[in-house]
Amino acid sequence: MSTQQPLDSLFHLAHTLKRKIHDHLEAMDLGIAPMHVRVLKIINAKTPCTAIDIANFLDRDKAQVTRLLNTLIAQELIIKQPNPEDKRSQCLSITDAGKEITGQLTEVNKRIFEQMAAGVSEQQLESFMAVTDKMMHNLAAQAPKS
Amino acid sequence: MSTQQPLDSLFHLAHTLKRKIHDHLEAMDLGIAPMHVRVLKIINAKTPCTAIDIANFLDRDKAQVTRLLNTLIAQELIIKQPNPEDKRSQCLSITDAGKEITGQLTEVNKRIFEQMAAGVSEQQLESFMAVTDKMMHNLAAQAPKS
DNA sequence: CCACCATAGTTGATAATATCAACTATAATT
DNA sequence: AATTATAGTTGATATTATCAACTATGGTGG
Repeated sequence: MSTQQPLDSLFHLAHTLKRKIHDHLEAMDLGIAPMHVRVLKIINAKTPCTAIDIANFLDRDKAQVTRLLNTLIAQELIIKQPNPEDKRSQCLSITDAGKEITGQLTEVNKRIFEQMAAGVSEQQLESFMAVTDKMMHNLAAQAPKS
Repeated sequence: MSTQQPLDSLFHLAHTLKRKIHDHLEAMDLGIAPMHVRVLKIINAKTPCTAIDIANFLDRDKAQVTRLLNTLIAQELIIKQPNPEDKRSQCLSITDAGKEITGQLTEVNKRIFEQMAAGVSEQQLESFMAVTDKMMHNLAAQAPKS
């Protein structure tokens, strides 16, 4: 049982990371979960930003995005404004409180990453991230269109 | 938005993998989900195996394990027998049907892995897996005990 | 033996993540 | 104008996950 299947190792790592982030969020007593953090960071980085942008970026159903956004709006971390160029669409932007929180959370992520990457050489780390991205690309490539 | 945060890349990859496995399971019309596959593979590999073994191995709450096992038992992919050495405990073993399915699923995982790893050199892959394991170890290390 | 604590597993409640189908409203195309 | 596509919402539901409380059994110290 020492060396697992490679897929299992990835799942295990992702699960541990998610739980770690979740624990930090609990401790910070924000009313949000790990996925909200990812959404916040996207909105913080991209202007303008719509719900569809987030759904595409995260590769999630837009129904889930709607609900994640609702929580963030309720917490007043983001605001939703009509898009003047398209009445179907809503522009998302981050509030000052949201910026503050996002800054803290970016720090948290950074610390977790540093703990995770301790003792991994710069070169190994670069290779690791390049391989991760290549794998994503490989899996996305062959996705059926229908 | 081209280069994401490293944590995000990992989450993205794990999510895509999980969905891919889920789609295969749907197509095979088994009544099980990705986590059931992981449990099946553990039981298939380890004898004897108890619920606690699985909970420890997957680092999951034992309540979740109980429910995953219930599904697998209902599908007759595994059986649960009293442990003669400990009346609290139950020994899990895989049925012939379970072995058959597990074989197929191992093949599926292998194909997904091959697609994912296409064009990644042997050396890069080895480094990737070593780094994944090291990261897991790093994160596990500092877990608070209380 | 008995009181005490630990362990294996179950159950209920609930949170977090995720998707699908159906729907409204608006935009774009033919 | 009719059709089709897109943005977003809502309801239903599956999956993954955890916590607390519980039963039953096992081990340990007095």
